[in-house]
Amino acid sequence: MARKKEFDEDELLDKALSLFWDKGYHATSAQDLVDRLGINRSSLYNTYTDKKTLFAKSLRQYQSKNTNAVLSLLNNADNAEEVITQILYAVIKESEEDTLAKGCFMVNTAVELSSHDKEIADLVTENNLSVEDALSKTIEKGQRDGQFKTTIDSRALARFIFSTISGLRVAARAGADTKVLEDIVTVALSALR
Amino acid sequence: MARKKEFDEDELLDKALSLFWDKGYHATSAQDLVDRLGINRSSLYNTYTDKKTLFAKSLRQYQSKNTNAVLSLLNNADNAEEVITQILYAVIKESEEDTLAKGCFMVNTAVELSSHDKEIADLVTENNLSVEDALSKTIEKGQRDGQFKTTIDSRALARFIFSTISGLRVAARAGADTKVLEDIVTVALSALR
DNA sequence: ACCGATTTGGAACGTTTGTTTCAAATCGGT
DNA sequence: ACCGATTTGAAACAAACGTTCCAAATCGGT
Repeated sequence: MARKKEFDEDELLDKALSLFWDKGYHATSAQDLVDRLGINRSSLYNTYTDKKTLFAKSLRQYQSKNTNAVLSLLNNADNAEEVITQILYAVIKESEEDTLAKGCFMVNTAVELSSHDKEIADLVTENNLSVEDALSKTIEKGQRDGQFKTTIDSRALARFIFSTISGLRVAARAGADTKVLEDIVTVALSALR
Repeated sequence: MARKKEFDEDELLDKALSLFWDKGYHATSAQDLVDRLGINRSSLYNTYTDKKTLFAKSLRQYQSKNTNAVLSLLNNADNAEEVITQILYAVIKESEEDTLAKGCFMVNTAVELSSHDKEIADLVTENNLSVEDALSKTIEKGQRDGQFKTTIDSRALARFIFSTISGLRVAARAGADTKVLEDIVTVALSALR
């Protein structure tokens, strides 16, 4: 019926994501995308409609990969305390290995666009709530198992942990040392017990 | 000797700050600045050199007003626990009153520019360290007064509180409800005791 | 081998970007 | 009242922006 696409749409979406993640929406130009994806302008617009749509798709790609990985960790956890500890230290490890200091794409996007773009803000909110819910359930389990304090309800603790992750990600993006991130995690974990 | 300026440089710097704070660096155009400040293009460039310089000046303005207010609160505190509680709740109150959801200019800037602009990154780092130092001293006092736990050193607790503020600011920028912010503060404060 | 559909490459679109230019206007000092 | 210095206004700049257009190339189905 028609000519075949010469590239893998999903693979290129990963490249777009990594560029937006690093530079943000406004600082990434159409030319940057053409250069990085290695395809022609018209192929780019033909496939992804426009810059804004491509950004939204990148955000969904991030959610379906990075966020969902965290959710599945939380939902399949035997040991609540262990998995939450593991997730916080994973943030540190990620930022150690990340020479570009990309932080968290959701956090970066929330800060850059949430207050001026409703569609993006809704995507961010949906993402945040799904993580908050999963954290809350895991923490509830930890409370039942006697690992976490019960003087504060699980929802509040979940929001706190989520906020801690945001704080870590901002610090990482700002170039904080590993020791700083470790201090934050140590205190945050102590708040759960 | 010369013609007098028809505007107050410092007053207009506040207007520029408020615009950059709301929209960020890249999303704010020279035209936006001309419109908001109400002066001519050439006056703008003649007074503030260029967009990047104006942004850096706005960042210093923010530091010398907002950050220094926090520092002086911390440095003149009789009651460590009270002042830290007060600062955290002030963040909540600010974001309630802030219909634009501007968050914290330093956090926004760290996320948008720190990883790609060394000069800006250095300003952010200097700002962060000054707050961290002041927090650390106040917390040390709180430890001496028996208000805060001594099982974790004051520097780590200070980094944690700073990170909590960042997390709050990101949540506020993303449009979180007051209840969410209050939960975060409640747990964070419990971590100090 | 040809048709219909789709992708590709490259040039071009009109706007907007940040910045500069320059003559006219306005001030303080003498 | 004039001079020298500075600010102002408006126009203009080249470059970059996101996006569109179209002919040429390439595919699958018959």
